[in-house]
Amino acid sequence: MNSTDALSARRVARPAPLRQAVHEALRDLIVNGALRPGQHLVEGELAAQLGVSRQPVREALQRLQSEGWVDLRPTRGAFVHTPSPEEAVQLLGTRAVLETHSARLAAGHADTGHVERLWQLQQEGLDALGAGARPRRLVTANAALHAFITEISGNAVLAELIAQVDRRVRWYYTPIARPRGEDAWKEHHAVIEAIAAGDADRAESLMRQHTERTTEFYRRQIAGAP
Amino acid sequence: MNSTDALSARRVARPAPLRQAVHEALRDLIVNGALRPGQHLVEGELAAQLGVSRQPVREALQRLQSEGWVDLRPTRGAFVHTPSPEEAVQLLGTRAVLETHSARLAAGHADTGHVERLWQLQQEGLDALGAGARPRRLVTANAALHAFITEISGNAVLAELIAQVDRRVRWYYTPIARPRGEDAWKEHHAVIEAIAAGDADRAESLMRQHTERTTEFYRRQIAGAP
DNA sequence: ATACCGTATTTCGTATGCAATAGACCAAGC
DNA sequence: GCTTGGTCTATTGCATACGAAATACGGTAT
Repeated sequence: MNSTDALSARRVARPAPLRQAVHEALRDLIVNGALRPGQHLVEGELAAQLGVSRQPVREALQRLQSEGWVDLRPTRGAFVHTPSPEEAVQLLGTRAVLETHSARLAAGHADTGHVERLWQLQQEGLDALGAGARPRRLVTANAALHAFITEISGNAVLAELIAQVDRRVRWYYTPIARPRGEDAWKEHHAVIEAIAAGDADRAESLMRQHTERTTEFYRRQIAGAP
Repeated sequence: MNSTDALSARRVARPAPLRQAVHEALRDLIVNGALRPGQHLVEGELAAQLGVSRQPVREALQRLQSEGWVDLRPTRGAFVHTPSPEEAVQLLGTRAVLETHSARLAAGHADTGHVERLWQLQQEGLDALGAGARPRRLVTANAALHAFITEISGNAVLAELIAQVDRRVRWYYTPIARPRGEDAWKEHHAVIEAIAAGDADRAESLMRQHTERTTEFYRRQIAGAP
């Protein structure tokens, strides 16, 4: 994929719309906590701080709303969304269902290249785990593995939905939660084996167990932390 | 272009959020087929025909993109999304999974008022069926029942996701498909009973059967008619 | 305190201008 | 024929400026 990647990357080097840059910038600011939940986002200020005009800011806010990052109150403006524990639990449950389904599909579509990459991601997770837990990194490795399973499933609709839900839920629990650690990666191992074997039923069932444990884990963190 | 008439007919006078009115107007025009898949939506034309300026149109298009109605190509503009049969199948499958989950949750939350309303919706569907109904009406009744089950589930995240997926999938298959008829309503009956009894496992299982049959039904229609 | 009133702030929509670019059209060259 | 190259046009993307309407704020009178 090397040379091809570089080439296609260059060919696809379209002028990235400014509104998209603004969208990502604002999303990152929200995720990082620079913009706090409930905070009023004033178009003019954001525009000035980002060095752009108000128009791309407004379009970015529009998109941020449909992704659940901000609430747009008519005639009042944009406010950083304040996630409730309830909502977090709902997001977790929904994501679990979607990922369970993606595991089933993945088992039906995985080729040897996919499986190889899966083991590689699994190994990276274990390495991160071994190298003295940095929570952030583990969460990232976990997300990468799950995202790849979803990609294998070959269902773009499902992938997009999971991505949406995942962005939001991750934002919620990163500040309060620690990753589950070794148990989670053992469960991954089993899921990957099932996918590699093309055993859809088993892959689904194992993924269900895994995601339900994860959900339960974070549900407790949420109940104990806010 | 004869779409001028249809568009100007949608002119909206409400002072509240104009961009939202535009968003809904455009979405309806896409659903109704006045704006056809692949068609290039020129901001200036839309603005003129709706009697608004370009800005609310742009914001509406932004949102329509994130809902999958249009594709926004940088520096090229908006094009009505062309759904592939593949995508329709993916939407169907995803919706099935989400609704199966919502049935389980509904069984855990339903009170007597909910159940009463469920039977009422069921009856309306049967009436529509008996009255030599128009397919359209059956599809609507069906959608109403499913939406209410989702509402009972008490999971706003799930509800929003299902609504998103449902709008898109319904748009795709309405032109080609006929509703399933009596069988489907018998299956509804069973699901409602399980929800009324608070039997989550049974409700989930029955809903899974139901949605999988529906998915399979439409999958065949799509395979035979695209 | 409470009700009322005026002002400041901000959104929302309008109008306009302009640079950049993708695509269409057309012409010449292999 | 079919590529290649150049010009033209339509459209987007962004900036800027402006006005109207809604809301919040703060002060004053009751």
